[in-house]
Amino acid sequence: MAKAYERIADDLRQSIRAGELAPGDRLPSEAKLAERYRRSVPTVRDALRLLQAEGLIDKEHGRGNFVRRPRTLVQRSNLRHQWEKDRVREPEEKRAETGATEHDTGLELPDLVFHAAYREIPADKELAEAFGVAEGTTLLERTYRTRYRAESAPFTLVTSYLVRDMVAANPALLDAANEPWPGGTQNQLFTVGIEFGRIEERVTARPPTAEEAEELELPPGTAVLVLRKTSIDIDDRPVEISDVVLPGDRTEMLFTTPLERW
Amino acid sequence: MAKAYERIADDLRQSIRAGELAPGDRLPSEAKLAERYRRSVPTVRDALRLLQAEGLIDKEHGRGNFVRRPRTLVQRSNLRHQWEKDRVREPEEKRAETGATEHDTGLELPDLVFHAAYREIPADKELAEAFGVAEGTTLLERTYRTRYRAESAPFTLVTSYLVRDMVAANPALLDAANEPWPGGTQNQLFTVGIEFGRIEERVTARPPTAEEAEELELPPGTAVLVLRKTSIDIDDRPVEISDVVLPGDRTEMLFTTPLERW
DNA sequence: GAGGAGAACTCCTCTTTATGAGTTGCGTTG
DNA sequence: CAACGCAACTCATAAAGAGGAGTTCTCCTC
Repeated sequence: MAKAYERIADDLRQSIRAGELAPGDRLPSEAKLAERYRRSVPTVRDALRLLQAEGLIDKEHGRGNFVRRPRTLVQRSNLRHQWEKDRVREPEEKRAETGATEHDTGLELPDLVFHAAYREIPADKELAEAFGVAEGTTLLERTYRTRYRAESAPFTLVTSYLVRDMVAANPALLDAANEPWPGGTQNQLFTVGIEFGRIEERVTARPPTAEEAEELELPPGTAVLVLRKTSIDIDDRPVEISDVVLPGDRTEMLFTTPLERW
Repeated sequence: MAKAYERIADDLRQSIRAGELAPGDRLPSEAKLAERYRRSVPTVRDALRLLQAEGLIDKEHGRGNFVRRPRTLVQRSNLRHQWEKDRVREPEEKRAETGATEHDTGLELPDLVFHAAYREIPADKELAEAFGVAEGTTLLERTYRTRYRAESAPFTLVTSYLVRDMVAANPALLDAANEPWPGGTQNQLFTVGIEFGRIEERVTARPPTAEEAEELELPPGTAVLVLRKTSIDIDDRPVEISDVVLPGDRTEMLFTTPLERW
């Protein structure tokens, strides 16, 4: 005795997977579906809500329900960490030439940064532990959104943390007006004598919060990738921690792990 | 003029985030909430469904609605690729000694494998491209689920592909009865002279399909991490492709990228 | 004291009905 | 022929209510 709305959902899902309903197609109206399955309209709506939560359909008020088209992926590769490190020591003119978007490497980098905010905060327990400092140590917190030139919607939400005392040697970094940092964070940390040794990235996934869904303009039925990136210098000290939220339906993260030869 | 069910959801969400409702707490019954907010029960249910989709609450039939407790994460690290490669050439007794779970490295590996299936299939366009072979080339497809000893629910769904002709030199690998492969895939490929050169992992996130939700015993309001792992040998040939589905609320993937010293 | 019946409480599915609001297209009007 | 306006279609929100089913607790019986 499967539930009515589940049976309807199953049936429609199968039609979509089998390609009878192609991406972009409009489904029959809710009233028509109710008639076809001999159920009430609210029951049909329950089924459609299920499909929406799975990311299979888009509901458009006044127009209909449509099979969702897959969105194109933007790739984010860990090879770029090395590329960014190499770039730090290139002459400034050359950096300006390649700009924030690099073509040679095939790596796309975000080229628009919005709404940078800048604060000093005391480290909470979790961040203190991650940095290996005492709770309450003053941190710099920067938050911003990035967007790709070709994209209409924002692409990442970033919150970045630094230990204030570690960067204080370069007063420009304490100036909120200096956002975003020219040449990138790694470049600016280089000015205070910090060389990056490795990057650790921790990835999980979950449904977006209501705020994230709004800021990233996520349709219902999408997930977010949550990335905590810890940059560690050659003395094994964590120097920057970034929490990044990425739209799961538009992001592909590529991690390449080289293995030692025998 | 915010909608009624959204206002109710916002209010409850805030109570949860502020800690007035702690993880594990039971929310007031739907009837009570309806009374408190002066709305009908179905409207309250709409609000609760929203919170459930965000993963904030669990609905338990006959018992009530509860603030969800965060689940503990299992870490999956790319350091393990190197460790597995090193292990390939260790004497067999030593491998058996450490078993599938490794303690020294701090890396947890799944130690129970369920329901392995084994097929030969022709490569579709996408897989042919990924392997760099002609469409229709015969592939070996293996699918299985893994589970951790301490965990009640399955932990991964894996589909793994190999080009048949590349492994045919070891007839044991063509035998479906030989599942799972002793010592792991990398170990078995070593027997046909394949040495891994690097691992590429592509990660995206999305809501689970209905089947995945069931197989992984995922509560509503969770996402899955989708991982495509491509193992490439020292001659730059892709030798194994694995599609892995992981529960987003229980998985943390750790990728460490070492940077070259100056 | 143990066991079982049942009440009381919970959420679940489905129906019917009403009103609202966004979109599209057509037909009238100027 | 263009522009406007309205009708018809779409989905959205909300209500009230009936019947169902899972859980818990109490109280009665033995």
